[in-house]
Amino acid sequence: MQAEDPTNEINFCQACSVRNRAICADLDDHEIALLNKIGRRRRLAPGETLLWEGDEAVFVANVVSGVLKLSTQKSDGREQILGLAYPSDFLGRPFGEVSPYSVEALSESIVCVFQRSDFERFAEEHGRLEHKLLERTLGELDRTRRWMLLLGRMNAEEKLATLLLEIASRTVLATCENTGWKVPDEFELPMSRQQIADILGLTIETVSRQFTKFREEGVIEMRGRRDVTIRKRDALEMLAA
Amino acid sequence: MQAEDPTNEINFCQACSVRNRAICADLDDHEIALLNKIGRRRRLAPGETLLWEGDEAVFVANVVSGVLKLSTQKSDGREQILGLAYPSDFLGRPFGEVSPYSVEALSESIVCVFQRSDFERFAEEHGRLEHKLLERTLGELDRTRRWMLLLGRMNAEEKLATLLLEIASRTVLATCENTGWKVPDEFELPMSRQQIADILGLTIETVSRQFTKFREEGVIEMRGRRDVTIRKRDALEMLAA
DNA sequence: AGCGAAGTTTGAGGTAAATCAAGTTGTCCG
DNA sequence: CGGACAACTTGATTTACCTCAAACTTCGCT
Repeated sequence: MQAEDPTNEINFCQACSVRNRAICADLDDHEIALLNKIGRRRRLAPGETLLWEGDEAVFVANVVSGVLKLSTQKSDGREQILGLAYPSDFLGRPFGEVSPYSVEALSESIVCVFQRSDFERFAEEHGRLEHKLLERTLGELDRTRRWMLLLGRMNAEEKLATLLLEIASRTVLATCENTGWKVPDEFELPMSRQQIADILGLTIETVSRQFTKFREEGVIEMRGRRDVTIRKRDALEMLAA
Repeated sequence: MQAEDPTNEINFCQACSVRNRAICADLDDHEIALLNKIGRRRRLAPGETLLWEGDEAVFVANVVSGVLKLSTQKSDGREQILGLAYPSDFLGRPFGEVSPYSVEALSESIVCVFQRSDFERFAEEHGRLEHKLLERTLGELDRTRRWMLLLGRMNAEEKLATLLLEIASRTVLATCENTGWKVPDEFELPMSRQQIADILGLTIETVSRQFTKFREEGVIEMRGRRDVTIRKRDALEMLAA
C-alpha cells in the first residue's frame, strides 16, 4: 500500500488527506499529476525548522498534518509568534526573495514542499491554483488582523480565553475531516507555556497564572500539562467577546 | 482638461497618479479601458467611512490619494486600528461576503471604487490583475505580521518611534512619484493622538507623554500638533530596532 | 522505580502604562 | 478678534503585568 507511506514520492497527492481543502483543491487530475512531480513530502520532528527568518525563501509548502508556528524575533531576542499553521494551510513567501519569518514544527508534522521557483512557474501557468492561493492569503490576512485586536487591546484573561477557543476550533477542523462538525471541548495544546506567552505577547508566568485561575474557576480542566477540557464554554466565549 | 477633474468618469485611468504602482499596473490599454468602465472615482472627506465592519462587502477600491485607516472594534467599544492605506494600496475584501473591518478616510482622499461583483468577474478573466492582487496581498500580510511584533513585544517608546519612521517612509513614497527617492524628515501626521493610540495599542495619555519625551530629548521637533520633523533619525531607528 | 533536567507554578516586589482628574493649547467660526 | 469647544498635555494615583527567585511537576531515561 504505497498510499500509506507519507514520504512516498509516487502520486502521493491522490491519497492526500488535505487534497480537498488545500490550494490544490480545484486542480484536475492532469494538473495534480504535474504538481505531484515538482513537490515532495517531508516529515518534521517537533522543534525542527523549515524556514529561517531572513534567509532566502527557497521553499513553499502545504501542511499535510501537524501544527507549525510562524515567528519573528526582535534584535534583543524577544520572540513574537505570528501565527499557527494547521493541515491544509499554506506556508512560505511566493514572489518574495527572503522569508519574512521562521517556520518551526510544534508537533510531529508532514508538509508537502515545493521549490519556490518551481511553484511560481506552475502558478503562473495555472490560474486556478493562483486563485486558490489568493483566496487563502486573503483569509490569512483577515485572521492575522483579527489577532491584532487581541495583541493591542485585550488583557491577559481575554487573550488566553480567545486562544483556547481558537485552538479548539482549529483542532477539530484539522482532525475530523468534515464528518461530525461539532467543535470538541477536549484537545491537546500543541505548544509549551512559553510558546503560548509568545503568541499572546505575555510572559510565561502570567500565562501560568491565568491557567491556574481558569482551573480554579472551573472554566477548564486539565490532565497533565497539555490536555485541556473546556468545562464552561460560555464563560470563555464571554471573555473572548 | 478632463484629466484634471478627479471625479471625471471618462478614461480617468489614463491620467491616474497611481497607475504604475497599483494593481492595475500590468494591464494593457484595452484592459484598462474595460476596467475604467466598471470603476468610478469617489472623493472622501476626513472622517467619512467607505466600508463598515460586519456589513456586506459591496465595494473594493484603490487608493488614489489621501490616507485611510482600517479598524475593528471590540464589543465594549475599544478600537484597534489594523493598518493604514496609502495611495496605490488596495482596499476591501474580494471573494468574501462581509467586510472584516471598517475603512475610514483620515485625510481628504480619492479612491477608485468597484462593485465587488464587477471586480471579481474582471479578475477572473484577467489573470494579470489577479496576480498583482496576490502580490499586493502577500506584501500586506508581511507588513501586518511585522506589526504584530510591535503590538506584542514593544514598549510605548519603541512603538511610537517605529510608527514615526513608518509614516515618514510611507509619506514620501506616496508623495514624490519615484523622483528623488530620499525619505524626508518632515511630514504631517494624518491622524489624531487618539488614533495613534489606537494604532499602537496604547492610551492617548501615554502617546502624548512619549511625544513630549521625544521633543524634550531633541529627537523630534513639532510645529503645531501634526507637523513633525525628525531631528535625530539614528536615535529613532535605534529604538525601533 | 528513581533520578535529573526541563518545564511549570507560585510568591514577593517593582514598574510601565492605565486610569482619573485638572489644566492648557490650538482651531474653528461668528 | 474673541469666545467656545475639542484636542491635547500634565499630574497624581492605581493596577495589571513583568521581573526575579524559589519550589514544585512532569516526563524521559537508565
